[in-house]
Amino acid sequence: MTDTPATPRRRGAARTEELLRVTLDLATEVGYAGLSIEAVARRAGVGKHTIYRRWPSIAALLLDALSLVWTSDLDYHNAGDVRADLREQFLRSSLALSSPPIGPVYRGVIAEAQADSTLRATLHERFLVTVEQSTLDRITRAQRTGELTAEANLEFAAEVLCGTLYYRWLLSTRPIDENAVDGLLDMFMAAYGTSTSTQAQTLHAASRETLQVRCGNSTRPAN
Amino acid sequence: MTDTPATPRRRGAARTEELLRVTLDLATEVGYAGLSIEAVARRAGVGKHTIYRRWPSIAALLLDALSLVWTSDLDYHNAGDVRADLREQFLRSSLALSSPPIGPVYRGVIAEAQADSTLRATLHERFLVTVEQSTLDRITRAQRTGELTAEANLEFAAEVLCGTLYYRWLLSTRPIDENAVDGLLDMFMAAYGTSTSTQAQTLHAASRETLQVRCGNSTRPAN
DNA sequence: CCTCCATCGGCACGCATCGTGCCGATCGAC
DNA sequence: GTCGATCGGCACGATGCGTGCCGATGGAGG
Repeated sequence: MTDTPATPRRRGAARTEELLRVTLDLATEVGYAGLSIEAVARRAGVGKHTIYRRWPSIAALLLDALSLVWTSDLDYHNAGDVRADLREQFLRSSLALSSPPIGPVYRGVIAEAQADSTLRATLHERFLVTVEQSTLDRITRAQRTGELTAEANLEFAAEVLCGTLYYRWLLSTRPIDENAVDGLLDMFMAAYGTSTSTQAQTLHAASRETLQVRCGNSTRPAN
Repeated sequence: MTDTPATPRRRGAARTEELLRVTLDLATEVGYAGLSIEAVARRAGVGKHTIYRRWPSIAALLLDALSLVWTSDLDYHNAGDVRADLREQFLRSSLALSSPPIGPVYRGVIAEAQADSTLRATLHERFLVTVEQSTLDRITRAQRTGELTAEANLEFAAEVLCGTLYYRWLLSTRPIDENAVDGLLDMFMAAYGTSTSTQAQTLHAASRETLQVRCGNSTRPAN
């Protein structure tokens, strides 16, 4: 504040990014309950107009703030078999969902969206479709390589896979842990896996406890 | 219930039920956005104390109001095979979720729960566990009759089935129509169905278009 | 270097809801 | 008929919303 004479008080577009950062910080510290336009303005030392000029509502602000930190944990690696890739991806997503700032901000948007179907459409289009699509891409590739049966309707499958995770995250107190992901993938592979991948499944079931140790900390390659 | 001729201004326990009714009426007319303790008090011609004496927050009120209309659409019929029973039940649930008063009240509770993990636990325990359990009961019975494979982990399956419906209802603009339910059940039966039930599945796939006409017509009621 | 004007921070307003406190009326049990 | 618990009504301070107005600021154009 006082130690930065370089802060030239106000700019045009840079203010926007700064406000998004403040929103994320606020979400990290006080959670969704503390997220209001007034709070963000206070925290940023900014007039409310400066925010309202950019976003029409707190939901729109949260939506953009979410975009700022969204992409990082989204991409599949395509390193192993389908099951392994899905598993890693789901566990990584679950970590993101249950940590700030993504967790509280995302929850906030979803809560707001329950009273506003337009916002719900935007939310779905901007985030959830993306999630489903990347999952769909991965399992479609697996279908081509013969890991999944040709008859499977993968669009519904992608929705089921993602939906189950979001359901647990939003409406349950259970964590999205390895057990949950494995149970989900068991059903998915039992439904659409071919003999090749079924082999991997039984192998997985045997070494589930072992894997649990491996993935608990950082298995993430740098990105 | 009682033979009270006119409204004698105030009673003890009867007021409680009346307030829940008013809450449901309000939800039906103005939706979740219009649900506040002040609004309920105004509508009921009641002091706010009369409400606060019974419920600590709007979320608690909505939770009880939901209980009042909850049970009706919950029970499985056990009339046909698993798939048919699940199908009918899911379609019936989806209708309840997307119609007032259940729709807006339920959405309201869920929105509030995103900022309050205690409420989320209560919500889960009081409603979602019930839903999952009744589904689990039905598919467990099917497992005993040989309609589902013995190896299936049905607890996860029940969560996947229910979770997918809730995901679509909460976070999507797509309706929970016959197409969606069929896609979900396709995956479920492909995973855990035995040859007996697979037979029913192919039969279903043939008549999917016919069924689609029957239910997809009327415009959805606003949530 | 200076002028100009969009943007800025700050303040205030009216409105709404929250949760609480107090009052006098009224119901219902005794 | 008495009396205590509950009731409706009103008011309060606090908070957030969305908007209006002000004077200051600073970057672009001259």
